[in-house]
Amino acid sequence: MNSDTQPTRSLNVTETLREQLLQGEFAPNTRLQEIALAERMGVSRTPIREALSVLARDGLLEYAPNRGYTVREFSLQDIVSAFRVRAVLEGLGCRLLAEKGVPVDTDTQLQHAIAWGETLLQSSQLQGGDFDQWREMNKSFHLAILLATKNDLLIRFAKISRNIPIVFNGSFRWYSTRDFQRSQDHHQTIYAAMKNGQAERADNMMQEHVMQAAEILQRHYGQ
Amino acid sequence: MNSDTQPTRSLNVTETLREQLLQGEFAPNTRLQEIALAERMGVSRTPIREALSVLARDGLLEYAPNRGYTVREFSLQDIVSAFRVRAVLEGLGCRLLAEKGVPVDTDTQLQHAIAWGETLLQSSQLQGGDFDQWREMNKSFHLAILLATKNDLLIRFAKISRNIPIVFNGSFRWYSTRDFQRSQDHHQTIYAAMKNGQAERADNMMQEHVMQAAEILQRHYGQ
DNA sequence: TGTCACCATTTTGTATACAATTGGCGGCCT
DNA sequence: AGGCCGCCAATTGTATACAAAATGGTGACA
Repeated sequence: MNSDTQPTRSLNVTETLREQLLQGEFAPNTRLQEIALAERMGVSRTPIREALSVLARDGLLEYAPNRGYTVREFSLQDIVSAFRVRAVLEGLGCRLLAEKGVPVDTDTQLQHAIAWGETLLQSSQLQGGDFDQWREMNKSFHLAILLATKNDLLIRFAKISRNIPIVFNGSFRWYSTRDFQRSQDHHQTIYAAMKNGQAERADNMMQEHVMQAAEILQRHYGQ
Repeated sequence: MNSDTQPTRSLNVTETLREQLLQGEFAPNTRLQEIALAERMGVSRTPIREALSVLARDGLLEYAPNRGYTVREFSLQDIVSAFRVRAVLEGLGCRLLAEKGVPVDTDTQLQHAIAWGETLLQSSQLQGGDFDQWREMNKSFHLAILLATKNDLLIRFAKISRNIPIVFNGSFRWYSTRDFQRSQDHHQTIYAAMKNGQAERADNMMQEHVMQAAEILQRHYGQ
């Protein structure tokens, strides 16, 4: 697996475990016991404990003193709630950028993401069920906006609010061609609004954009 | 001090340290070394490490692998940014409550907080420089709203966004009588808007309320 | 049959020993 | 003098031993 991309074992274990949790490799409410994990990952309990502590603070695990950690269960309600929070956070990001102006390097990144999206819509990849590029394009668009705000707390919270199992990979599985097109339109509108200093519009559009993703997920959740 | 209110040493150390950081007892950029802290608090390095890890994830410390933790420095910009995030989060809380209706027990708590605020405005405590009760009243008002949303992520983020040194105690020190009155008015307006299902109004008002606190702090920041 | 107390086992919490990394000092070479 | 290198002390990272708490099961007793 992706061993040793981080300087310490604690950090490596944390990222590996996070990845596995986000991919849904542990059933909800499963107890994660330190010794079992330690053996499984070939390290001692110490880095495992640190990882569990971090992941609990990120909301992926639940912790009870003296009783250990369990995999948190996310109800549909939980997921929609998280989207709502993410919507206002990313909306704020757009508002801030519209107010203070879009830095040039951010501008470049956003234009690039938009052009990329356009290309993907034209290609047959999305029909073929290959969403990796779209996912990456989407991530770079949203992240570029957040990072440009220079608002630490905002960046931190927005990242955490994305790290939810099921949701994590984007629910692009469920997207119709129409949905992809609308999403691309949103990106363009948001970009234009920010460039024109239309803070309110950029904010609202981003919120709408995020909540539409939530709706698609909600529609298809029960299979 | 407040020893042993928590079931484990790790948790106790975390809360004690957090308290000290929020009270500004450590100068920004100070290195927090594990051994020194361990001796100071009469425990081993293990619980200290866990506490440091948690506090870093809460944004109070900075961490560099193999180099340890330092006290994070908050610029005025950082603080105002945090207020802005908190504003949209608590605004969202009000919106959600206005949409779904205020539960009865929350209603009671809010009414109580408002009545309490009224009493405090009448009393001479605030003139006397005793802000403890006001602080408590204010906290119970804001927390009641958040908890009633049942939105985990929202609650978590809102709490973290409050935990910033200097800001933490509320900057009531700087408040004039007029400021307290305005704050109380805001609470009443927000409450009324939520009760009437005026989501937009409740949201806006709460955002205004939070940002006015930010402005007062900003005015008095450089002493 | 159900309840409770007790003990053994398992699991988490804490201390500590050992390993790895960092940063600084001093000597050495150019 | 300046810069490079290697050693040493200090500090963090990791493993492990030990302590304390929770869990589960057994049997006495009502």
